Amino acid sequence: MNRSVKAQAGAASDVSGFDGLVFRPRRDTPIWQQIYDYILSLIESGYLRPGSQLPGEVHLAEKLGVTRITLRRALQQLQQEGHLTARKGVGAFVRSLPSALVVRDGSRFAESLRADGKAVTTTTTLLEEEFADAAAAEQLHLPLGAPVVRLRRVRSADGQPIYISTKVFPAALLPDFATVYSRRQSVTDVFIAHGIQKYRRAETRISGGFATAEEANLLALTPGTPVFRTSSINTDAAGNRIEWARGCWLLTSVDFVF
Amino acid sequence: MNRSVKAQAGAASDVSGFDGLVFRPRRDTPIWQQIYDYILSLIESGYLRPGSQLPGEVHLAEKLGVTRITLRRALQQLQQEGHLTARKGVGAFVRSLPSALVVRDGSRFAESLRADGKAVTTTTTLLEEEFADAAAAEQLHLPLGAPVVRLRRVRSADGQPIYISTKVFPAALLPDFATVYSRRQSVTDVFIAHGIQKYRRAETRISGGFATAEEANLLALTPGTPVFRTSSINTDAAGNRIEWARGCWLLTSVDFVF
DNA sequence: CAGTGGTCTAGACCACATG
DNA sequence: ATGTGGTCTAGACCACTGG
Repeated sequence: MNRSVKAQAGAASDVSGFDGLVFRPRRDTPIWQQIYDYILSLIESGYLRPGSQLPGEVHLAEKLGVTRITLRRALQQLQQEGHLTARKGVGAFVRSLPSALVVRDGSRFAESLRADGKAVTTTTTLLEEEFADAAAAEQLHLPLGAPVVRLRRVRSADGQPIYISTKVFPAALLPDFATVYSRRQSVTDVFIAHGIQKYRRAETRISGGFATAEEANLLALTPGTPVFRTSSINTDAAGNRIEWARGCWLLTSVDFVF
Repeated sequence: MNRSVKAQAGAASDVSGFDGLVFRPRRDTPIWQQIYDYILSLIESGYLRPGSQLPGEVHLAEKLGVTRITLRRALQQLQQEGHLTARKGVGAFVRSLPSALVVRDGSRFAESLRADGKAVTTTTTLLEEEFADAAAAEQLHLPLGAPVVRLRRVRSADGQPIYISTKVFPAALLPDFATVYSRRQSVTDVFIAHGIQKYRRAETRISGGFATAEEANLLALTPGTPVFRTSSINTDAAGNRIEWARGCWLLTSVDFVF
């Protein structure tokens, strides 16, 4: 059965959607695009809730009256835009996007989130003392091999991971980092404990890229999804560089305002 | 012939690449990813020059010893990252990426480009007088329907389109816009002609999205390619809003620094 | 007209996660 | 053992572009 015959058949008799909803293919646009629009509308209308699982590709393709490959073309687009996450051997899940989350400049990204009325949670995935590699040494104006503290966290809003941050600090200026941080879970408190009341953003850099396997895993995304990458430097009042922070954000869920 | 047999055959006898180069598929990674790496290496090594055309998909797939679909999976990834552009009925072409183009804050994006030693060219695609729609009125603090000037340009560096800008100006403050601009092709000169020597960036907003068909066409991209979107406001010394600029940038070719 | 990329079909095997 | 998503094959028709 070739394509035109198939399309005619689809137009003649309705094909049921997920739960009795109707998907009626037209001829003027690619079928995969119509499926994309269809599923997206189910997500945005709230019919498919965040976190809920989609039917298996085989079943879904059959219900929609298309090949699995055609369905996958649509699902792939939805994954790239962050609306869906798929895990091999498990299934595909709806991933809600915080619509137009606004992140204002300055040092405090997290405050911007809270201001939106989101429930912000923080998970610390790594806290270790190391020696500065070339990149860290350059960014923090330290000699190569100087002792540094490396901190990695995942920030979530309303249960959905929003961004990963990897921060590096000069251990010489913050000798009690691990102790204070493990008690308070707050970098600001660590600064205060070392007598740093105010700090200043020296530089912010925003670039684009594609999620690595590790980043995708932490952000509940598909590898290759486009992301923002941020890199910023904070200094104390005297101008000493006290923090180098890198971030990885879902492209479609953030607005940076300066 | 199933997949494992195919992979063994590939490992046993080399498959020639474009011009006698060798593509030797391994078993541990997906074939399409190996093809992706292979073509990318040909681009980055300069073997495939910017602007040059790739062999047809049918030929190329045959040379590489894979199906057209498998080859297309690799080409699709290269398109999404901006390394390739394809035009239906014409062919696929290499699109060089200006590596790590740095755009500094402030009002003047173009100066940042020139500082990199790029040959910057500007093409004006639209210059018209209109009445402010809701968005323009809000951004420029004008009443709905106030007269505005709309300007659309494409900036290219070394012959490759880098970004599109759409600017809106209050016509009341800049009555001779069209006259001066058509003579000088410079917005700064228009400001100076109206007595505005200095202007200031009031706000910059950076977000992410996916290229529309029109944007993709102007930037020599495939529709759906991820892009940066910028929106910024400039004011004169007195704080009057004199320019609302929106930009669309290739995600993988820009670094924004603030 | 011939050649291009875009779309689609109907199968199949695989690695992986879960019960 | 079963079901999931990820990969791959071997065909085909289409719309578009250019000579």
